[in-house]
Amino acid sequence: MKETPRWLDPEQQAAWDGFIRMQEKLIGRLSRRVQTDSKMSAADYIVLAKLTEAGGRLRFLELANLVEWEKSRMSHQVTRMTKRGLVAREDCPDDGRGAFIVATPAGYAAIEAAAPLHVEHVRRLFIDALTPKELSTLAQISNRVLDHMEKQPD
Amino acid sequence: MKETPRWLDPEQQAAWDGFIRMQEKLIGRLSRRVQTDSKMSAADYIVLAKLTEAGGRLRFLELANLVEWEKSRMSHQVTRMTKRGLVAREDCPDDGRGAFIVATPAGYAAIEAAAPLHVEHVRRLFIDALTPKELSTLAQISNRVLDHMEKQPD
DNA sequence: GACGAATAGGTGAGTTGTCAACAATTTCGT
DNA sequence: ACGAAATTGTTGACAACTCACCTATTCGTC
Repeated sequence: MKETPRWLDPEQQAAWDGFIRMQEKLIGRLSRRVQTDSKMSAADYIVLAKLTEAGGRLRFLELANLVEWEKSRMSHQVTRMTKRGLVAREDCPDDGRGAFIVATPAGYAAIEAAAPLHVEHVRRLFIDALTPKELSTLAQISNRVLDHMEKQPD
Repeated sequence: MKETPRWLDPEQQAAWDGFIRMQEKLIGRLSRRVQTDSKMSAADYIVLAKLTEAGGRLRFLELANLVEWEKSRMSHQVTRMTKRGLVAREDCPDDGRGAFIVATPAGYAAIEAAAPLHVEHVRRLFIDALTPKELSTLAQISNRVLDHMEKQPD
């Protein structure tokens, strides 16, 4: 015999639906902007951003973790970016299985060129819509959800 | 001569990074769950959910708007879902260009089967991490950002 | 009522993402 | 020190998404 499902109450439903819509629209618009004004994909952008923020050199899985991607996605992405000359793979002396991903000079040049405009769009579409208080609440919410998920099974 | 870019301040940066990470991780996990426990894709799920919530019959672009997708994405999606027997296209008597998308009985059966488990995961991974107050703030934030984006150019 | 612009939607080619299986280490228990 | 299990990363086949362009209709206006 089946349980009757515990649906979300109206406030929960509204929060969830709103979040999903907002996220879909915002990410979609920003991705298209990055693509059209920098000629690189949003994926290229975030990978390069995290990589260069971290000093231009990271272990493969550390990089994957920073952007919350699965390793297979990252592996394909790195392959593509390597072909485009944005990053390179190097192998890790300490661990024979490991790999470092390093940003090439062209990679640095590419985010440095793309970043100002991208930040402008983030500000225009997102930051400007919110008060500082709302922003800090959102930061808190995000971290809570992230922490919570780490403790949960898949 | 170029402006020096207006970077985000540390709080804005933290809010933005946190949001992106949270969203990536949460959506990723939920998508995989839907896929593995219902044998349909997350895209199938949300399209069917919105469509059946709306009475099982919507104009093509209305549906696309509800989920904040571009028409091309939705068109391909509908084609795939049609092949899977989840929805059907019907043409619109009032407007010769138009199309209605309707959920088939198999479509209804599919979300009805998938929904309880999905809701459980949404609750477990997301809702449970937050207080009611945080949830309502998030709803407010999402709507603010959505409204704000409507007024902005691409 | 005809003609240009806007709207609704579809399509194909190329890019990106997913899943499952795999190889090559490294780690750990005994 | 030896084998089992875990970790690190890759690959191939396939599914989904994007971009640019295309068709058919409707709308507006003269």
